[in-house]
Amino acid sequence: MVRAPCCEKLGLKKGPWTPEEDQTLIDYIHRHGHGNWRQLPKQAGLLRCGKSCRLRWVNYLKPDIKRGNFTKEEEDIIIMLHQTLGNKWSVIAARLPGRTDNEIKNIWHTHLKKKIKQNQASSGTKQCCAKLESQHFESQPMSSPQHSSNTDTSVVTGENRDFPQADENLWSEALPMENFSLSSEDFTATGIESADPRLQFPFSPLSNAYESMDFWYNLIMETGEFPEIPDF
DNA sequence: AACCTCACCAACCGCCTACAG
DNA sequence: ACTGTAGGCGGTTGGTGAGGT
Repeated sequence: MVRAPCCEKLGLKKGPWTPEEDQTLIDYIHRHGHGNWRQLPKQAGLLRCGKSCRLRWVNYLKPDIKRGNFTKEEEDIIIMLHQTLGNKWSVIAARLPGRTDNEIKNIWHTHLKKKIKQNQASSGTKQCCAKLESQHFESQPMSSPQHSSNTDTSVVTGENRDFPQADENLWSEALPMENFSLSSEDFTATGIESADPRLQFPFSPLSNAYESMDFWYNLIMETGEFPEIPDF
């Protein structure tokens, strides 16, 4: 099969987007939706290829994009998911509303990979969880956070959550990757599986990131292990 | 002050998949 | 069933700024 060229190279602009281009794209999408991406730049009067427009919109201009630093919880989720899913950035991004696959990919390559390397030589998960429990969990029992929408920005910022406050280095110390996996027997032995329907299929496309964050947090607290994440 | 190195991240590229015709 | 197109994904690149020498 002969591939169609992604875009007509001649006459189309490349490189960083200007604020004017951004505004043009935003205005057009607000009025008409994006429709056909390849037609969009022509119709909107942009000298960009459709792919570039889509990328700019998806990764930067979409109103629900969350900017700013990743929270500890977000980083932990990325690390745990990556351990099982590998470089499935879009799947990982789907668990973190407001975060894009590109952003997650970047944070992985620039921060998390290093963090894991650094922590491979440090103490194991059980030690960490014991530390967490002894220092925080018993004195600050966690209540079930109320949530209803994955568009709530507190989902990813951690605002208004009842997580016990961990030490600055606690979670980063908790991440020697070889200690993450929980055998299926161990998982079953926790008894959690039958207690909550969410837990039987924690990463189904139907469960949102907020639920998943709660799920993982609770599971780690209950088992003292980072569990193996099942495929779906 | 000038230069160098490194980290960060937006954007591009090429490939794959889904789907319409 | 086959072909072509569009959308989406992951890998990679290159511009920029911060920090160090």
